Amino acid sequence: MEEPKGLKVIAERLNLSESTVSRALNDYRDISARTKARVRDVAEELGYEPNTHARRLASGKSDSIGYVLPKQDGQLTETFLGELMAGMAKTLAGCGWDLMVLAPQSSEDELAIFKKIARARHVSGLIISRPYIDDPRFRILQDLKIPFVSHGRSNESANSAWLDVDNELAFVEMTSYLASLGHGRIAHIGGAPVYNFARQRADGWKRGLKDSGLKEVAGYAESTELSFEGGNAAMKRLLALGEPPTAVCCVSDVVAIGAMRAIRDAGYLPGREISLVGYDGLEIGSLLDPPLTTMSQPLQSAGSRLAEMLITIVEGKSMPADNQELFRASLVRRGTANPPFEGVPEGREKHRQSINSNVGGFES
Amino acid sequence: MEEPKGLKVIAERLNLSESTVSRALNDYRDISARTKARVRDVAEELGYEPNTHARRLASGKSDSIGYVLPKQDGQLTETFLGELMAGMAKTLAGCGWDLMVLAPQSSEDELAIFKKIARARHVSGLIISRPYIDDPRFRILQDLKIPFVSHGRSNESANSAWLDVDNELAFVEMTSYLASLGHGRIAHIGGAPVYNFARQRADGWKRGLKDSGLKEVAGYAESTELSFEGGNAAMKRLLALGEPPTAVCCVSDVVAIGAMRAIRDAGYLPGREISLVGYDGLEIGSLLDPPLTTMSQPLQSAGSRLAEMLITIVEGKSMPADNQELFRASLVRRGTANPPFEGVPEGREKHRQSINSNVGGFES
DNA sequence: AGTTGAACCGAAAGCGTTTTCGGTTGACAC
DNA sequence: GTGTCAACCGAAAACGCTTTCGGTTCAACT
Repeated sequence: MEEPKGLKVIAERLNLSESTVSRALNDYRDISARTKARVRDVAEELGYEPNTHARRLASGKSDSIGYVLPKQDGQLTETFLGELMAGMAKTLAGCGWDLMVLAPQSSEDELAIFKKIARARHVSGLIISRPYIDDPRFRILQDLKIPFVSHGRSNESANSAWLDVDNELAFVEMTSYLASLGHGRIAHIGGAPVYNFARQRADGWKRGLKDSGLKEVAGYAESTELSFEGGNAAMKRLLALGEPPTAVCCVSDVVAIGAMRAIRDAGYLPGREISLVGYDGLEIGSLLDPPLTTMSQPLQSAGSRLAEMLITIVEGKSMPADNQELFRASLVRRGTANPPFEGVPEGREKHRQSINSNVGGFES
Repeated sequence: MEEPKGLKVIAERLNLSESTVSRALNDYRDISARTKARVRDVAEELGYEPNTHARRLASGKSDSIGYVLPKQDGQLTETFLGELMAGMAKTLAGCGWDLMVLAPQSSEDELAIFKKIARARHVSGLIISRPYIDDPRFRILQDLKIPFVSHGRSNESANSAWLDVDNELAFVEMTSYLASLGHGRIAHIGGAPVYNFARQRADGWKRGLKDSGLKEVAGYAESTELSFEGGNAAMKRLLALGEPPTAVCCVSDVVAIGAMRAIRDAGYLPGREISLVGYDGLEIGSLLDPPLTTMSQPLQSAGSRLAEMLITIVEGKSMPADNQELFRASLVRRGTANPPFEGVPEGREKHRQSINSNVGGFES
């Protein structure tokens, strides 16, 4: 049963040459429609599937791209990775392309991977994620002439392709929303200032304050790592200020949830004494008590779009700089953003008691 | 600067033939150590990187495997996907292998992908995940002679390679733990009974009951989808029973969190009137109030191990049936599992008031 | 009748490796 | 001096496809 596969058998069956069969299958226009049909029929019948390696070797194209996983500082528990990669894989599969996963261990490792790709060329483009404000990868990839698109912008991304969410606008809206509710003392818990998205969000907060005629209070610009503990610690620092904020913009839902914990532990209720808005639109936020108000970004399509952009670039159909797209986040109103609390002390006291009688507490 | 690459230049530089260079680099033992060293030096110096496609075409091996993403029923927000894939990619990269992502849209699509792989052979093995109790993929892949290992067992997996967590044991432990705290009425909120892990966990719960000398009360075996809403609805049904349980084993943390919500909404406190244990070890559980007791499974190494197993199988170094490994989950004690509540009514009343005064509520 | 030019198709040269099969050395034994 | 056996290396044939370059045919214009 070891029937030889390949173009050859199709060619013999039809008394055609292999080259004709190849061109017929690839829809060259110097093959007659009739021949194409005959070839396709036989190919179908035999269940022919071209040998990927041979095709790639002969054509010099690799029909595949790589996705560089974010470097692992700690755990890689991004909830959106699945959807993002599914989006990429789907659109790529639609064009017959493959998606490879690259998991650099360190910056040096990442560089080594880039260099190897530049030589071996077994993937023809890369998607990178979570860029730094000043991210050397942009220049490196350009120097190595590896086509790429980044998920997120950077200082170095002016001439390269990217897809990003308008983080700044999102935080302007978030801040203005809190201001419109009547808040005058709005703080910000941001992320590590190496990441560009963290800077963008901080900038948005500042602009939002200005747009609403508010001033930036000293100590209101917190910064922390993107974790529960980070948000918790930052919120504690804000609460320790002489005049704590009445509302806080958080760089992520995870940070916001940590902050909620700190608010609770201080005897306040998130959304009452202190309003809170997160970012990411995590489903879990809706389960909290009270449910977390947040900004959600379109993820389902992002992966798909990233892949599309990279393909057109690799195929030379468009320039990197012409592939820059800004998505927009949208406010999800839930329970943690409300008008400032006009304190009826008893309510607060009652709550404090209830909290203290709870079983368990915060584990850091 | 368009220097021609390839074995050729190395061969010319050393006055050797291409074949000798190739064998030297691949460490054939009919090449003298001296020659090998010379070849390696020049290769290093020139930054030689073999052409993957040519190599794969000539050798007939593909040095790459595919990971089949779970089919998307709803959102693909598994938090572990990132770590799992990172684990795979790392160990694969260590052997010079590639990891490709496959995202089937439907069962038919998945079958088409399998068939294509069986012909084109451009990946030499697959890792599949989240198998059903009766999962046709096992037989299909065996028929197509595609090497694979599954993340999770199935009824069909007796002769194939798999890596799984001992779900049953985990739920036996979970149940026994609750029993040892003094609970006599322990319920279970399980997942859709098509998934094998859901069945294993349900079985574990039943065995745990028996081991502790408890009986399975009618209506205590709930089943729902793996979401907040699912857990919430299931818990509501349990609460509506004539004699509600005092403790509940939940198939996942997400379901448990939904259940907590229902418990709260009914005026009880999770971990006091009703104890609760989840499964997955999600970090967010530790941030809840009270923090969620759960079982955590080792994920960091699972991806890595899956890849290792598949490689040895693909290379014919071991049989699929000899690659079956069971990991073990471990209990993470936090705040939601405690001895049964000896009700002091006032505490409960006070809590109910506090809840009702909260801003916001549960969004379904 | 000669020219032009589509429209189709075949021959053949790659693409950059791997791998088989001999062939050439030199050492060592008889 | 013949034979033998390692130890090394080169020639050449794959691997299965793409793509260039002509070549043939036939219709349609001059």
